[in-house]
Amino acid sequence: MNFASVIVDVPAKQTDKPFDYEIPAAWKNLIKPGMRVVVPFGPRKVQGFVIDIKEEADYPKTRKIVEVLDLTPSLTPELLEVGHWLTETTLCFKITAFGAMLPAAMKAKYEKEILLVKEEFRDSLSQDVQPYFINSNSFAWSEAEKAGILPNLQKEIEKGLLEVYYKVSQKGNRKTTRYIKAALNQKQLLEAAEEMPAQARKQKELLEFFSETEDAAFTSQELQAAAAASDSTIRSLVKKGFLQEEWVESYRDPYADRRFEQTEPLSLTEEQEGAIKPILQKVEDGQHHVFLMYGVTGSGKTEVYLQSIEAVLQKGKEAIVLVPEIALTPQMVERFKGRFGSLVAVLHSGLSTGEKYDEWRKIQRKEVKLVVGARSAIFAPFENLGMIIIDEEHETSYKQEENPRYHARDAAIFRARKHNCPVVLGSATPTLESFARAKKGNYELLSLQGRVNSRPMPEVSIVDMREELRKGNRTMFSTELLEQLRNRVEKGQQSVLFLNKRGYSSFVMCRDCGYAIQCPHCDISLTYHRSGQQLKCHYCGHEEPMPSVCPECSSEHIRFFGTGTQKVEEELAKVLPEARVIRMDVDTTGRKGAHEKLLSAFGTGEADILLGTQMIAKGLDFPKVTLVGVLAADTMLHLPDFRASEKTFQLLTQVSGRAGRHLLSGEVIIQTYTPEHYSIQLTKQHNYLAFYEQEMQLRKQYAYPPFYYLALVTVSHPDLLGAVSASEKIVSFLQAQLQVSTQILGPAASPIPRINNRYRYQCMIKYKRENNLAAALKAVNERFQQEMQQNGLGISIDLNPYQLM
DNA sequence: AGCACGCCGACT
DNA sequence: GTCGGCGTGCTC
Repeated sequence: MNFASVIVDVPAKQTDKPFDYEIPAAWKNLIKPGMRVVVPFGPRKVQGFVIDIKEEADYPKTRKIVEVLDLTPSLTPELLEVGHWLTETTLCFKITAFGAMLPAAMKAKYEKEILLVKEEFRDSLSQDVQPYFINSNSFAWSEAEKAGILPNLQKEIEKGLLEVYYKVSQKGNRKTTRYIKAALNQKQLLEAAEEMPAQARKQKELLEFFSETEDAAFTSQELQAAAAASDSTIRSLVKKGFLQEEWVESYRDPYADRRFEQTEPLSLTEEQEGAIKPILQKVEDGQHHVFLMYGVTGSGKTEVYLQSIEAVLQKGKEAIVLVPEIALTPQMVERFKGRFGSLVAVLHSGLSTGEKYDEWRKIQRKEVKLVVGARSAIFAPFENLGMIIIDEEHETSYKQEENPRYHARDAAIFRARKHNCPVVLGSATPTLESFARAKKGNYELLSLQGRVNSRPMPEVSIVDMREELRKGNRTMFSTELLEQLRNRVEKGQQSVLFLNKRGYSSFVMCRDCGYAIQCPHCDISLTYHRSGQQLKCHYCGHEEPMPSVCPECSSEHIRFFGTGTQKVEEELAKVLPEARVIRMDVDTTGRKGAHEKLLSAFGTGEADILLGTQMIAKGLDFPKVTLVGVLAADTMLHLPDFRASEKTFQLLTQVSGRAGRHLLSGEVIIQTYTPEHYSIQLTKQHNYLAFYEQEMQLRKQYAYPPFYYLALVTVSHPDLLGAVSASEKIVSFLQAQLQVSTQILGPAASPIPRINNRYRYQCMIKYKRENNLAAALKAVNERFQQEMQQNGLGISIDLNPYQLM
């Protein structure tokens, strides 16, 4: 086993293959697949992943591995497999897939340095560069560039006095703590203490201290406190060999200063029992299976998760729980930490790079048994997985919108298959894809339709904003909402106001009849383009002029839509000056911890109204909230996205669930210009099943998922013409490669037609069964390879896209 | 991605 | 004659 196949950290088509390296004799039995190494690559050094160890190299002129970065492989054999699967299913580079499975801190940082070849060359350096090497024998390339002395250095390099060195370092550092312990036994220590010269009073005392303790290790701070020992005393005793130092890895614990109240398993309702039984059975049997737990808000899904995990841990196995952007729900972390204490690692975007790395290390070192985290936590390096849970399965944040464009649900199922363990998908509003699979029997449906505390679902009323306008109310608050808000303030109860900011973009709607202009071929809203006063469809490229009157009712009040939280806050202050308002949006939650602060302020009753966007829709649970208002339910409904109705229904249901979760019953007011729309009407009725049926019909009619699969090819180019012609060529190429039954739409301008001065066109592929697809798309990449290198053509491929932009 | 090699125009 | 433009191709 003399050679290693390495995937190098150079994300490019030409380097997306293993390179063989010789393993230096000293590391022969040390290097294993999954380890990160540093290898020479051309003139520089790069990081790479060992994917294979072999007796012979496939290449005659191998070079040697220069550094080993891991003692234990950072990618387990199974995760290496997951990596290969990722490249195949998302068409990304191998290195991109591997990189995505590790915390950012482990990504290499590359630095160029200029090194003095030999100490004695220092005096031979020319006058202009010598000053830079007076105190050191290296000098950062970037500094040299700034100082403008590169040409001078070049000359010295040619003379052989200096050399260019490529340094590979890590972003995050392991945090270690120094512990001091005795190097001898207690008797020997006592003897040593007696032989200490009289002037070494402190050393003598410290030795005596150690001779009285058994086999304990202390940090220097502890010694300072316990024995008044200074660091210099410790050091000289270490030097004399009486004491020894020990470096132990320590963790930055983001939750160190927080106490989690220990909780006990609650007794389950009959429904919960019914749901947990089949899960426990699969855990017991060690069998792969996918469950879809469809449970209304407040039905106690989390308790089912907790008790299932309990069973997994009892079998000595590990579990992964995915939650959407967990930073937003400290309440969720609390529930897991409360039940499983220090067995839990938490991975989410609110942690620093170092903190994330530490949590990851805890998993790798098997110090935790459970990880709760956002999307990428699906790659937690557990080796004995017993269950994977995906909470709020419908959340779109489970799909990564950059390479590798994977969906955590797919990765979960792939891993669970390998580990023979169950996957539990939970949601009050499952995606149509998952629910359809459950109906077909691919997944097992578990249903929780009652709320744990038997509270009725909140009363939802829909306010027709067209009516308000007719009555002369031009503010963004309907009479009813305003009245109810005032009522809550008076009663000392709290309200949540939800503004859907997404879709601020520009769909066009009639303020009188609520008619939104749609594409005749795609059943999605057209987008308004100021340039040329045109309406465009981003799917098929259809175009039409912006009408001056509503095509439906001939009203002149037709215009495009959008508003922001700040404006709402101002208006609220005008109409309801007595209310104390907390506003939560990107502006007010920018700083780390600001989020939690605002939420806890609201929780302790420092405000009457919580006003916010998306981020307040999830997982909040405040007993005193009895009113939820949705200011404009339509904004999302008319996004150019075939999932718009689904997302609207999910969001409205989600938001409604924030009201009346405890003793006080709740009420929801939804303001809309399209009250008759089924996704709004069915929210009022709390009827997911009806929504599912209706939406499925439309999906079938327009050939969208789950009836068809989608693939999105986005072409970008510095010139408009280049983008157009390349995308046209791609479309015709694909038409030749793929089956007749596969639909290829476009090319059409991307919803964001120009980013960074690059024009973007896209085409969408709809297919049912297409074995050729991956091969055809790979072929596209290959065929346009030269153009991609030469004229700055870019091709991005998203299989099963979520965001169609 | 970097970087070197290599082949054509404007300069000491 | 050379410096330097960036097209081309390679990196185990």
